[in-house]
Amino acid sequence: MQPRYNLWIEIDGQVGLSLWRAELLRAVARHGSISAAAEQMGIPYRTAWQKIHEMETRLGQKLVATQTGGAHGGGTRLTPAAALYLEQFDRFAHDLDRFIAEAFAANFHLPD
Amino acid sequence: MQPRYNLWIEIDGQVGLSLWRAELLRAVARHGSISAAAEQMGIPYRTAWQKIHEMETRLGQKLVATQTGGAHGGGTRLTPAAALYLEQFDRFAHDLDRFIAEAFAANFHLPD
DNA sequence: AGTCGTTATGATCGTTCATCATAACGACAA
DNA sequence: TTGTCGTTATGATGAACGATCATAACGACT
Repeated sequence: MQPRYNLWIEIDGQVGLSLWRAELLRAVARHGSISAAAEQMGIPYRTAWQKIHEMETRLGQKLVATQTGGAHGGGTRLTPAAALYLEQFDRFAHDLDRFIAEAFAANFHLPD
Repeated sequence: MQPRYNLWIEIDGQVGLSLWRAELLRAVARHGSISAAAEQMGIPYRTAWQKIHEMETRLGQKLVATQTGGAHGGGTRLTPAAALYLEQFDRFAHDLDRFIAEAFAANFHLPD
């Protein structure tokens, strides 16, 4: 029995960024590739790529810079815009997480 | 472009109460019937009944007192436990809503 | 007895999300 | 120059879940 929540940014009724998607972007930044990030997130590459592509079109801004082929097959880095975007969202999410725990303890008691 | 969120109570990994479900319960209390509540929520009766039934089994507590047949076909009222439960959740949700608006304005600015 | 609006539940259908499969790319090594 | 390898990119398919349709049971009131 615990409080859970999700937080996302909506653009024209569509998800532009969410807690899960933020974690996906962090994984891409950490590993330098979408495929490695997908593996860590426990999802197929296809799904990861699709989510990122969705976000780009909805935000109207490039979030990743990709390179196909090459020595190690290529790779993917976050754009500066994406990094900034992500940093702000993370700070927001962190503040929210603390608030949720406090507010739940303060005024929620099970009748039973 | 706006922040959105959902809030729910989880029990063994399953949803026991959420913003949407809370609104459903309020509609039941207001109209005195599940069918009327379902219509207001824009969903089939079947769905409303199922969600309520789910919550009851997951919480291990009766949330509604129903009566079938009779003058106007019957009806459904909330149990005192459900009313208390709902009241607390609503207060929680209200506090959260205010916080979200503040925190978003405070530390989220679009790069662009 | 018959009607009516409700609760209760079985059965089916559609849509979306996850997964499988294939093509293109390019640095490096042989 | 040709082959290999791991990556990006995208088409095609499958499966799970939620929404919807359809039917039965109930009981006060006329």
